[in-house]
Amino acid sequence: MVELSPIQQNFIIHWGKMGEKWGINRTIAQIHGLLYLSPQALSAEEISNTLSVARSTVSVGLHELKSWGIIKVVHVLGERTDRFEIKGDVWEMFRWIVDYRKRQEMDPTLNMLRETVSDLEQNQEDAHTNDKMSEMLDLFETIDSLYIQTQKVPTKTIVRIAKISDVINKLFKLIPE
Amino acid sequence: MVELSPIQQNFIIHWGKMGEKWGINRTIAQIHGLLYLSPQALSAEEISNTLSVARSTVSVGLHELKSWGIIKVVHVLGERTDRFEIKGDVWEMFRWIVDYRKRQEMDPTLNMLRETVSDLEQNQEDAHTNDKMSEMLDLFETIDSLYIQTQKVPTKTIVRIAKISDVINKLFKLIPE
DNA sequence: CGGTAAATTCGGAAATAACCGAAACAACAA
DNA sequence: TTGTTGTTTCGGTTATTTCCGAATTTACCG
Repeated sequence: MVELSPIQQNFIIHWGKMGEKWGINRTIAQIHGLLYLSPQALSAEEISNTLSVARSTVSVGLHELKSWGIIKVVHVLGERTDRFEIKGDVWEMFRWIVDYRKRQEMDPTLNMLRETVSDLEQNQEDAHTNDKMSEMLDLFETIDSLYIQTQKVPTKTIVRIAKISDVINKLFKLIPE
Repeated sequence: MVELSPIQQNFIIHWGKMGEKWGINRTIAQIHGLLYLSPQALSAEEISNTLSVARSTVSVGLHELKSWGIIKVVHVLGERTDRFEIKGDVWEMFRWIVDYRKRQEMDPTLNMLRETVSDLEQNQEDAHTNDKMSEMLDLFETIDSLYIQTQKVPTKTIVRIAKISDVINKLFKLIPE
């Protein structure tokens, strides 16, 4: 893949834009989009040419994507260059991204809230601050707990259930008041 | 609230940092954090002083927060200045934020994918691109559907259910294979 | 109407992030 | 060891975002 069709270009550009809104570097999102579309593993050089970004930028981007756990390095026998491809299917990918972001963006705040609320038990502040901190901690703890529970469920189970029509309603009706 | 205690400062600083990681302007996140902690509605002027940011920056920030639907303007009888406070409880707030971000960050991509896949039916591309686009559309459609279903459930129902221990597992066991 | 106080807009400065390309480094073959 | 090929690091430049404060607009009073 060196030349991209207009449809492929369009996808990669949108993917980059979406990444930006998510607080992800546009170029990194584009690299990701390109690898997603590519039928075979690509070298950093090919990515650099296809997207017209510096070789070094691609290197940094690939490093980042590796840290999210969503791409893997593959080697072709007799070749020296690293090649990269997307790991798993889109559902796995989605879960890995959520997981990475949860670790980066939620866990530090959860820890801060735990420490703060624990501090407040010793060292009393005004009642209102106390309440607000506890309320927020409760929110974060609950979301965290739901997430950890969900994490244990195999992807295919989630996919299967997600495709049942009106599934949320059905599930909630099964829980007694 | 003009003077902040160290604990309050710490919360607001962390809240700002978390916002940044979420792709939200740090100052806006701080304004939000301040309003969250404040026992009473604050004027833009007070926010400006407390956080040491320009009055105009506060104005823009409040505008943004209003567009998310998570703060409201309140008026004190005989006062001319607008005062602002957080709307609803943390759960409602969380849902509004998710909703806003879903509209901004997911819906445009969903639309792009729908158009692209529809285009591909007419104007055939290679099979691999076809598959990949369809696969990604399927992911987005399913998440969208789950989200829309969830949206219809009242917050208090969700909170009640979320607090049942091991609830996900229990729910999934209730669905037949 | 003015007059006044608050709110917003907007151009440009300041801070931050992204990016390039040269240089350093690593792996390997001859 | 030395040359070759491929990768990463890093300093400096460019692009983007954020922020300030002056100017403008809006709201409301007498």
